Amino acid sequence: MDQFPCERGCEQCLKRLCIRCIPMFGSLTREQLERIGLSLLCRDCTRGEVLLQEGALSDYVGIIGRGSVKANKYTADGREQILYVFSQGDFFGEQNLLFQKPAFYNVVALEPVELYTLHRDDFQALLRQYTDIGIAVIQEMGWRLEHLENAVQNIGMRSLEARISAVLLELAGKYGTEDKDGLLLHLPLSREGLASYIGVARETVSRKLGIMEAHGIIHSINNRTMLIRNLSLLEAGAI
Amino acid sequence: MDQFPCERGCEQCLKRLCIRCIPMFGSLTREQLERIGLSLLCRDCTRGEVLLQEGALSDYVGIIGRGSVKANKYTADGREQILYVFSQGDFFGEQNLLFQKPAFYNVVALEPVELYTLHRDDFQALLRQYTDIGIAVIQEMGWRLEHLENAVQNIGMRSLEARISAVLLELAGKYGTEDKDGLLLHLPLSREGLASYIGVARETVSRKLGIMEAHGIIHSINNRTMLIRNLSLLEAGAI
DNA sequence: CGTGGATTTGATACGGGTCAATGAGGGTGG
DNA sequence: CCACCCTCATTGACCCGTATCAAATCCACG
Repeated sequence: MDQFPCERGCEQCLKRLCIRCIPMFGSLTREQLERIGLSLLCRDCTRGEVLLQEGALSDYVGIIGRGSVKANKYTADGREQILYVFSQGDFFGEQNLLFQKPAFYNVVALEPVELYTLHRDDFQALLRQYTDIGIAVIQEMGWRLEHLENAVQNIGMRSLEARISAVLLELAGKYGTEDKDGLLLHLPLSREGLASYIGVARETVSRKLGIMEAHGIIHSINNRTMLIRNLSLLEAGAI
Repeated sequence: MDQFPCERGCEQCLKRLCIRCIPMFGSLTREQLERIGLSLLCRDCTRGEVLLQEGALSDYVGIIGRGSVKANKYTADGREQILYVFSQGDFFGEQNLLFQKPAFYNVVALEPVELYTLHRDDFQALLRQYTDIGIAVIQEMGWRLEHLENAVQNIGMRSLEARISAVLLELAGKYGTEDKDGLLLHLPLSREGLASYIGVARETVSRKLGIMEAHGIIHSINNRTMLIRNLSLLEAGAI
């Protein structure tokens, strides 16, 4: 479920194997998957490419096959708030599709992305035909709600340190790999991105990460890579 | 859609008329509504009653027939964060029901509440039988996501004044009534509740509302009632 | 009219934002 | 292979806004 089984988005993979790895289609039969495969289009996107623009009416649901994207909004004074970081298997645009609403946020590729698109009519047909897809969509939206409910609680109440820890743990869950000294984490976001995700200033993120490093909780390898030395301390919200 | 047509939750109303007024069932036929009516139970709840406890596994979806409730969580140090204020037609508990997950937040009645409950098996059967219900659930969850996406952006980025204005406008939309001098708003929350919703200290809410009153934007009638004198100033985020 | 809880007001401290300067990488061209 | 530059990150100084603590006042209700 974590990894598409094949290396490249080959025709074969797209139509036969990988679709099952998309949580949204996880419960369908091979035959149903094959039908969906016919409707899915694959597109390669470059880093920084805007996949969906806030306010736009798109006519497809986007499903991330490979890579990661951010969903963000801008305030009137031009500051960015990152709402989600989506990666393999996540989808976006289901709302404006079902209900013809303009998109509520931008979606921007953080790295080269393989994007599968499912057009409106096909999506609606699937949704009506297979109730399991609807339930999977509800489940995914439930996760998203949970994520945001946490974010609201964290931003509103918890200390900055705890919020940074929470974001690191979230990213560690998605992008971390085991290492002999701890958990190696290749961040999809720069410091500025982290700051926009957490809702604080860049400088503050630097300061706090510095403190965490001084406490031996993390070790910064470079701007995009860190080693989480002491996961339990991070979870405990120490510092 | 805003108001149930009859005054009390009479048998007749419950089974025939009012169900259509619940957005979730808005698109169903009379016959389908009648079937749902058989599954719905009605319960009267008192102010302060806990309808759902964080961490609990409930076996029903709750739909608010009359009154309002808050959905909240508590931080480790005991401070409350209100995530939603639900009222007529809103529902809760669909997640833990579909996926057997423990509830993510508490739901507490803010006033006497008429609660309709729909038990697990019935809900699942409905969901599988009528795809429209699934779509309505997706739509409702979409609104909730939008609400939280806004909240995250507001809490993280916008000024305190703007956040207070946003909350007042939201509540005005739900609970406001036209009046000759402006919009009369009976708040479901105390100052403390507002503070927990916005994510700031009580005192700060008082101070800012005081400033708004000095600017003639609002007029406080008593702790739970205010008159919004100048809606456009509030929307503009003046002060 | 008194009592207790909620709200408002005031004084102070501190966290994090902002501005500015410095430092570290990574890519490019000589 | 090194020097340079440009971007990104870090560090420091200072200031503002909000939390916090404390006190006064208001309000609902008996």
